[in-house]
Amino acid sequence: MLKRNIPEKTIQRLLLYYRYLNFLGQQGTKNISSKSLADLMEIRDSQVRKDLSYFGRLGKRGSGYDVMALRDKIADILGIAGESKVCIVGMGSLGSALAAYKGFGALGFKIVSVFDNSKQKVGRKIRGHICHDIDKLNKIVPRDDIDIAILTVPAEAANETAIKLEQSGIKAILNFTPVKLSLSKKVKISNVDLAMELKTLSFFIR
Amino acid sequence: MLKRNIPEKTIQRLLLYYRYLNFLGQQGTKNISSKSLADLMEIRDSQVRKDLSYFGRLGKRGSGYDVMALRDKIADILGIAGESKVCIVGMGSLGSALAAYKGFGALGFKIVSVFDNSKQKVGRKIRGHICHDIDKLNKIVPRDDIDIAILTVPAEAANETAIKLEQSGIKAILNFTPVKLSLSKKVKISNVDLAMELKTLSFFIR
DNA sequence: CTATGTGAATGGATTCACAGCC
DNA sequence: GGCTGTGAATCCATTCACATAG
Repeated sequence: MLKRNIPEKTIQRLLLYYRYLNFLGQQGTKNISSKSLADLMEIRDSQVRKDLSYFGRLGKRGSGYDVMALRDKIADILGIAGESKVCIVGMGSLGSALAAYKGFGALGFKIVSVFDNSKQKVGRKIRGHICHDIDKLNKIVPRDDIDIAILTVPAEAANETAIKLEQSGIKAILNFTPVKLSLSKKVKISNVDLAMELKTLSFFIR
Repeated sequence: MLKRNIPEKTIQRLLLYYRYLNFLGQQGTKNISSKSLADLMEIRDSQVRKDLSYFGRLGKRGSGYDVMALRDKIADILGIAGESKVCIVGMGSLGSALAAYKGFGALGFKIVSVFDNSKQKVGRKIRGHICHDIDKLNKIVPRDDIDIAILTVPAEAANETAIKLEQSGIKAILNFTPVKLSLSKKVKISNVDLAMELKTLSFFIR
């Protein structure tokens, strides 16, 4: 990691590079050029080289990049090795589905606890996790060393829950509610607004 | 709609404007300046004005924008009035959750059918929808006039299913699989990669 | 005097193009 | 010769700043 100010887009692509390299490595491919990798991903070769150049001189002129070495370097940059602990707050249908979703594990995320405020759910096991009361966030987030919360409560409860999350010491929130969370800059927020994604799509097909 | 080449980002913000205007209207606010609206959304006033200017002269100098009129204009631009029909392909935990998710209805989306290829699911009712075999896409998509598919099959099946979708005449796909779908440009694709969102977050909190 | 609408300036990311190394 | 690494050029989105309208 040589330089600062790495664009967020670059980080996102890095993860895609990782996936392709992993796949290529399993297939026995030893070397790959920026052109070949770019073609797989339908982007430009110069984009690949520029992205990688933020982190040093990772390739060999004339022959390209060593697949496994580059894969490991990216894993290192992204911290894929380390496991991050995640909780899910809001055990409606979406929250429950995400609690069962297997795609997270592969990238080193572990769902360590789930929360809701309904009396019916608190104390019961949902998708293999005991459901805790949202008012216990304060206690459990620090105790279990949880960094990231997935927020899937109803829109009306979004802001108050986000504030409880901030008070609990959470570092980041993946927000599935269609509400702009107003927290201090200390908490990194990323929004997944499903209805909005659909609407954007539907605009562009008319 | 006066000009072409409207940035995708603008369309996304337009939907946010719509939400805020709707809320303000319900509260009885009659007028709003670009500054006030921008402050609510934590963006710049010039951004609001630039976005709106793509679609004509929507405000009044000196007093700002008429909340309800602007809301309706945006609804018109985005086609919020019209209902779009959506299907969900892949009835695993995520697909089932989305089939039950209520957030879509508010923006004029209706889930009209769901698909899977497992013998256990086909023919049974899931979240109120009869589950069809994926091989019936060809028949049902045109029959029910479905524009958009939500793709929630396992990664291994993503590409073959996407091809079936394209053949069925679908116009857009909201892709939840971590796979780059390779279809012709005719099908508009938007990707929601949950593990990736989490990974990006986790990079920025270290 | 207030707040829009917009051309011009800025900022950020992508792409080009080529010098430099294998 | 082949391919990287990287400044320079380009493209696109955001922000500024001000003439203009109410």
